[in-house]
Amino acid sequence: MVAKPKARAEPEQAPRRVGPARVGTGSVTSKHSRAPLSPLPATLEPELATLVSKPPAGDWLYEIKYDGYRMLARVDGPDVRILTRRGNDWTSRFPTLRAALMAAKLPVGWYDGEMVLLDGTGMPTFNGLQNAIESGANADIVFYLFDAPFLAGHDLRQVPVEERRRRLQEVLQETDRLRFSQEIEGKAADLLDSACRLGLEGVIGKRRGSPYVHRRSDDWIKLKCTQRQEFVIGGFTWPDDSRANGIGALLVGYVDEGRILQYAGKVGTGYTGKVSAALRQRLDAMSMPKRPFAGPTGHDTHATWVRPELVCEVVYSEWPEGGSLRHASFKGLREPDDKPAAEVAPERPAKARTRAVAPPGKLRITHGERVIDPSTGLTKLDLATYYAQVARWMLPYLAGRHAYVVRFPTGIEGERIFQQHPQGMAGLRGTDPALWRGHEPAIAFESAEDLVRAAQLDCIEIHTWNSTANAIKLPDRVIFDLDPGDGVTWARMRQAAELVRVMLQELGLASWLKTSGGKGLHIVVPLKPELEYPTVKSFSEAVATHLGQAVPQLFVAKSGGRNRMGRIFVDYLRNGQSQSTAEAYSARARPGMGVSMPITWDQLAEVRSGGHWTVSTAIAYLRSRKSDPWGGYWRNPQHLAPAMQRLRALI
DNA sequence: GGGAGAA
DNA sequence: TTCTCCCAACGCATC
DNA sequence: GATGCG
Ligand SMILES: [Mn+2]
Ligand SMILES: [Mn+2]
Repeated sequence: MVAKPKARAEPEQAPRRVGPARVGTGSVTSKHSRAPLSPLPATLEPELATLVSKPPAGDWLYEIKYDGYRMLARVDGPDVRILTRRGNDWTSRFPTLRAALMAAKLPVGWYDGEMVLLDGTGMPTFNGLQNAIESGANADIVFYLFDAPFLAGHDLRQVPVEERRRRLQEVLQETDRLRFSQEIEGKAADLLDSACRLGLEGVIGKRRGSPYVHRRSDDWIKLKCTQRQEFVIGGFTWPDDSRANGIGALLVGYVDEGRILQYAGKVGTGYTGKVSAALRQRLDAMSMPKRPFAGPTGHDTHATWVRPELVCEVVYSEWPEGGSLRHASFKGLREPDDKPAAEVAPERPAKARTRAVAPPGKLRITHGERVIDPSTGLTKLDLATYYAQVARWMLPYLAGRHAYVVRFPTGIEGERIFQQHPQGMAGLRGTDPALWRGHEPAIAFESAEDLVRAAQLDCIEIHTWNSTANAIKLPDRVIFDLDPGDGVTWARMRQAAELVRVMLQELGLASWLKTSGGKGLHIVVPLKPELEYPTVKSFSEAVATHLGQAVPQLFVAKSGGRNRMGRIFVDYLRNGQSQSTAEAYSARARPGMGVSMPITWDQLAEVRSGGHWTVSTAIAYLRSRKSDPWGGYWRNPQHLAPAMQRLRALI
């Protein structure tokens, strides 16, 4: 035990929260309250605190909010490991701390705490810790322990937090490097006040009686003194004077709900010459030509852009809605492997957000964290999750249909592989080889799993034929792919789509509309599979040609050339044998990752581009819809022959 | 990224 | 089980 | 033959 006999009024009388199945035991919870024996898990996700703006009611215990890195120590006899909150092993970075943990002879367990660097005044500093980690000189690092979800062979996760802390304090021999994060007593409001006056970052509150859970929980809260948050660095400006090295200001942002990098403001102070130079060196190596932020920063002309991978900590006085950060000051870098840039979302005092990201089944996605669209930070896992979730809408359009996939093994900026056959790739389902002898099996999608497996193979786009396996030579649809040439406004695209619709109506054909996910629109006419490809294609060519002749200022029927400048190519070539078009709900490999979204004709007025919906936004939109935008599509396969008659008459 | 083949 | 090596992934229209 | 496009 520590020398001081702390007069810690144990909260024995604290009202326990009523647990569902704990009613009938009758016995007073003793020191050795029920805690199952348990082997020590290999990994542990820490409980995270929710940011709140004022102390809530209820029975809380408060601790100082230390300004450092959340760390976990896994102690299993001589096997001592130090892990970040994401489970990265940082043991080798903290040899002195490892030694301290070894020397402490702690029981087998998982220990949860915050690692900080104390400056001369005993105040923890984040910048200092950053420097210490990078230089390996971490003599002054202190590990404040505050919890022990596993201890001495027991699983304490269901044990109330105050009891876990009591047991932790019991086994912990405090040293200079290893300390117990004391409870601070007093009224919450006063505690926060005095913490702020002392220059601390804030206080942490924990609800008495609460268990240890592996997620952000509202049983743990943080109250902050200053506005302080992590941002992604997306660029920087040069210093005013002629200092060759260093940084004028950092341009920082955050990832919004749509996973788009939004600009937040510039950070002009807080780094000294040395830090600034080192930062500059690091950023230079990450430079890229394109602005990573979705919108303009106001400093675009003097900015050097960088890949949005570095995360920094910033304090600021104010962040007005729709405006940029005021008095922003740099506090240090976050290590990128500890918190990927894609996860840096604005954290505002609020109720804990519910994380409802359905993982794509139990199929394995390797390198799920890999960014496939640098403009948004969208990852491979995002893509796989998108396809897992969109499957219920997409699969009907894929059923029985030959598909092509477009793969991007290194993301949308890298090599593009247009793949027409499974070619022995186990992740791609092939059509029955017996079905069509002499032909290589085609790619088919029959389930959500097929879609997710394809995503694992970096298949971003899924294109399909106009016919299905049961009548592979007879198209069951005809498509008019409207491709805007350079300089075509969206208003003219709308106009063009309406004109095509009207022309088809005059031919007696009902049509359905979708965004392409890229720049254009797709107009689809479902057909009875009764005519062969060349017939259907020549019909579509005649329609395109007619449009080009009737409204030459808007339409062209020939691809290529610069005759497309300012006009819309009516791409009828999609209607040939073995040709393909991006299928409904397919993602597209373009910056922003649009998806091809079926819409009603009425919606056309509201849609702003072919990429109006994206991998990030489509699922929420689809869930919010009550009716199928393509209601009636499957119930209206149409005869083409009468339309061909009418078209001949028209010409 | 993953198959085949080797260790 | 884990490692290394090696290797594939279109057809059509247009210029 | 190269290039652009799904
Ligand atoms: Mn198109
Ligand atoms: Mn096209």
